[in-house]
Amino acid sequence: MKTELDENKDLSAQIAEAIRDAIIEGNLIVDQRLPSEAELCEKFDVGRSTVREALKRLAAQNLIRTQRGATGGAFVNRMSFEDAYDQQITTSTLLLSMNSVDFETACEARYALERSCAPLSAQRRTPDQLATMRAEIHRQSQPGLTDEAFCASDVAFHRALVDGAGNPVLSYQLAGAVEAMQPLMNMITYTQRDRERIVGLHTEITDAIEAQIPEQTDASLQKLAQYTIEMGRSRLSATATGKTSPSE
Amino acid sequence: MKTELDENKDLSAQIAEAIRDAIIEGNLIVDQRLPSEAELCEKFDVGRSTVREALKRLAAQNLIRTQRGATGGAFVNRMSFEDAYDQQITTSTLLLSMNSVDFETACEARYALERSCAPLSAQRRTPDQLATMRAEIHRQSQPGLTDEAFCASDVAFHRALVDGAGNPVLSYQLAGAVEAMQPLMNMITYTQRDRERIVGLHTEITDAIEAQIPEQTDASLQKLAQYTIEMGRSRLSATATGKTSPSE
DNA sequence: TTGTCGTAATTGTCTGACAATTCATTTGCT
DNA sequence: AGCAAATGAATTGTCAGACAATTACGACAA
Repeated sequence: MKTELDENKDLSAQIAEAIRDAIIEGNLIVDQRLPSEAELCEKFDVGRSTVREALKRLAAQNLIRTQRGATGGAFVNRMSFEDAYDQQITTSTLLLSMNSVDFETACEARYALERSCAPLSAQRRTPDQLATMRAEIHRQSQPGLTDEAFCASDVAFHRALVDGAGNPVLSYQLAGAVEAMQPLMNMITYTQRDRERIVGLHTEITDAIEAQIPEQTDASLQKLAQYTIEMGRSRLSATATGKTSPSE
Repeated sequence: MKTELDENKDLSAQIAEAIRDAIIEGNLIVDQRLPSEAELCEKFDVGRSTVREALKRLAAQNLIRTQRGATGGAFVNRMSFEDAYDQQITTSTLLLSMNSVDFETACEARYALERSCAPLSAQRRTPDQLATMRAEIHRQSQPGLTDEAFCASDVAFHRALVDGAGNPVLSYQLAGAVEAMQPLMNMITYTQRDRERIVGLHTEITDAIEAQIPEQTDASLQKLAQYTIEMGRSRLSATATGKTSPSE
């Protein structure tokens, strides 16, 4: 049963695609074992290197995992939320950094998405998530924090906010948007006044979520969005089109 | 300059990761040529197969492209929005189908996200996008349309709505959410009454967007969200936990 | 029963070879 | 000189064969 006699380009890519399609179509189900490399060689009538390169392509997308040994082989992988997070974040980060997406566009997207889960968060947040948010706010108030650490804490705060919606699909989608912004946010130098303002707004948001008032949550988040965009506009306007060396 | 002498597992994965990190860090910039396979062999002190498998992993993530010939080699790829779309859609689709995410959760996420760009769409939609929406509504009204074709048109409608926000980052993020829902939506059998109701709501949304009234757009979209969730609840409740064969 | 050994299956890696492709250079003809 | 064709070199794509590493399983002995 030789399958897939194709034409003129990159056999390993074609084989990978064939198997990927089979997984998407549901012809190969989770944890099912693929044929061994030797069998795939026969089936597609190619050498072993070619089959292996195809399998590595699939492994890179978390579609399969491999195991050595007698009962080993390649198995269809269950796409975990965690794997999907990582992929999303990598892709989003590269997308933003390689296409010189301006701060304002990215920021608008991020806050638009984030606002969509704020009301849900206000309804459903757990005490745990609330505690995380408070803890991050406290960290952000520490004097002597580097800008990078401040940004990292900011991301953690917003992830807790997003996770508060209790919808893993939402969390997954938002992960990319929130994390991918970090490199852009890192380009900003935060003044003491900036930090105070941001911490204040974070507190406002957290208070609203604790009180479970969706409207107030949304309003505070919107204020934060606006402040962030203004901050980006004033800090990044000088270096807008050129390379980014805000040294002098 | 032998780099990366590592320990006990999967050399090709480690090499791929090293190169990927270099790309993310910015040590390798877009369109820059990587060392040839032979050079990488020396640098990492491994065989050519190993290097090639590492490169295929990167190619599978659209991080590099390869070119044959004298001036060929592997080049850092610019992550295009289109590539990112595709990756997002594949990942999201598999994530939903493999983790038995229930219709309601997915639906909630999708409409929450979609509502976040509705106001922007109302402000910025182009005549083109408006026309696309009208055209899809018209298609959806055609009698004799299969459920699948109806769903496909639904997706096209919503993508036009999302694109109307004029923010490519938003469009990219939403692509996954909207497209990944399609298989779930396909499991529903749409009655004539369903279709009329949906077309009606689509028209309401489009009218609001044409009139550029954000509040009305949001309200109509929310009605559609609610109707969709109810529809899913009533149609899919019977087959909730078991396999999905709604044949009889 | 239990522990050890060997065998088979399978993936991971290396080496060497050749094919295909592409560019640069040289050669040859006008 | 100018242009076309042949040549060569560099590089990726593919194949074949070998060996190492890992794992499961059964056979055998204590």
